[in-house]
Amino acid sequence: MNLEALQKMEGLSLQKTIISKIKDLINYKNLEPGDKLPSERMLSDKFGVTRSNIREAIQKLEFYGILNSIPQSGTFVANIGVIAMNGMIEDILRLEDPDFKSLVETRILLELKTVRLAALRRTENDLKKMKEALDAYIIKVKDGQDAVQEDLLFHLAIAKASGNSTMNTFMLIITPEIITNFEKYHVCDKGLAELGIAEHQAIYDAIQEQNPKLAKQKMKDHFSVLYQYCYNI
Amino acid sequence: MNLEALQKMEGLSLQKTIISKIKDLINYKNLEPGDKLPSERMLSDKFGVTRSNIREAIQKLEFYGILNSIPQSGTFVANIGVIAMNGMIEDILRLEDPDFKSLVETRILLELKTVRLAALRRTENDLKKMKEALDAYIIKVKDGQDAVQEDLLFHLAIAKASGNSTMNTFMLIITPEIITNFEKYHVCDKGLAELGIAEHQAIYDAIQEQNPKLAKQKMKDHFSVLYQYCYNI
DNA sequence: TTCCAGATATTGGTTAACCAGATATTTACA
DNA sequence: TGTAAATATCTGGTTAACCAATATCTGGAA
Repeated sequence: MNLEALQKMEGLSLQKTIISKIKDLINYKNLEPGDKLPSERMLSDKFGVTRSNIREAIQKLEFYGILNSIPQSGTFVANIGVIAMNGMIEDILRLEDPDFKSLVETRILLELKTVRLAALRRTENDLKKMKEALDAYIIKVKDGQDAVQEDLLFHLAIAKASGNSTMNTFMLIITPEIITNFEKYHVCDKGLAELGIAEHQAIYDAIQEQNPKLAKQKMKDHFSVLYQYCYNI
Repeated sequence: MNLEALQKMEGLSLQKTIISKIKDLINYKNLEPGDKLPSERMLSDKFGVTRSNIREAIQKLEFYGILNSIPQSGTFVANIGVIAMNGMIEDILRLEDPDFKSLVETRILLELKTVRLAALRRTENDLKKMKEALDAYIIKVKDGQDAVQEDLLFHLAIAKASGNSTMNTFMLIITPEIITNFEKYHVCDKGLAELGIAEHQAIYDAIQEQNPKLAKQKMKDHFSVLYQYCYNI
């Protein structure tokens, strides 16, 4: 049976098949952290796929910190151990595409934390940036225009002010999907937008006052109105 | 002045320079969501870089949901609007590499949530998987061996049981960095490992009993010991 | 003028040859 | 025999030519 047929049978993409084979190879050869993988050419030959395919699979595993490539030298098993590697690859292979509910759930979690951290850590410059984003939002809403983008940019400014680059990155990753879904179902109406101004202002004020507890509460109120009213989440 | 010199002066990588130029181009040409970008060949020509460079920059912007490429057709501005796009690209360009503190902070946030969700949503299969991970951890510890990897795999099993694919992905992203740092500073000693068994067991039990509040508390205890004792975070 | 088939040009994706640097091997000399 | 220099090989990365699908143009028929 050829590779293509095998993929179709198991419902796996080519990349996932290759990742799985790389995992098996590492186990079969008992490769330890720091050991070198066979060269890309050898792998592409062995698996009967193109070198590009191999490179893409390796790049994905690099993204998750499982391998790392060094130019003109080779690709190496990262310093995380075989057991963790096996478990993580299993997880990566089975990872589903995120649904909107999981995105919103994660967004709320992150925002309740970043707003608190922002209240604690915001610099004067952060404050200025947030104010700019807030003003842009207010102008758009008062003009009766859609302001989903300005809305999200205000929230991203908060994430940045949190001083936590990991959370900032994660917020950036989920934001476009949130925007797309918002615009797809064109969430809520103008009346709510007016309310949004007050809520955003309250969040901003709490951050300015460096009151983390109040900031978190105001953010909670904001989401409570937004999502429970619009979606019943 | 050539491009290379400009980069060195501003301390930007080639990719960031290209991303910035793409942003400027979209603004200059007033491209709206759904509009087509100039072809890769044209861009590489215009910017004086190779097509590969352009492709990598586009792929990064695709990852963040700002562009999307369609084979044999073109690369298009995603449906998120110009304002959001500009703000997001600014953020992406200024994004710093995550420090360990921000990783730990994010990890704790995610784990306190996933453990709660896992207690609410875990299936029998999830439970089985968590038990396996827990047993593997216990065996390693009782044998006096280092068990960082098994530790993290137990936590990843919880993340999976949470039923939230976004949080699951995020946990996978930060895990290797956590492991590496743990092993680098070889966190804590055997005495703590014995305690770890009891803590993990308590977390597992709470999830099995479907008691979200208790599960969260036990996870909090776990981190309290782990990080406050070892790092003073 | 409108419409549609066919030809042409353009697109992102793929491939194979090429590159510079790292590594392994051989050679030459002490 | 040991060591260092020279050479050959192998590495991931880069590049330019190629591919098939798509979009656009052209010209003639209705």
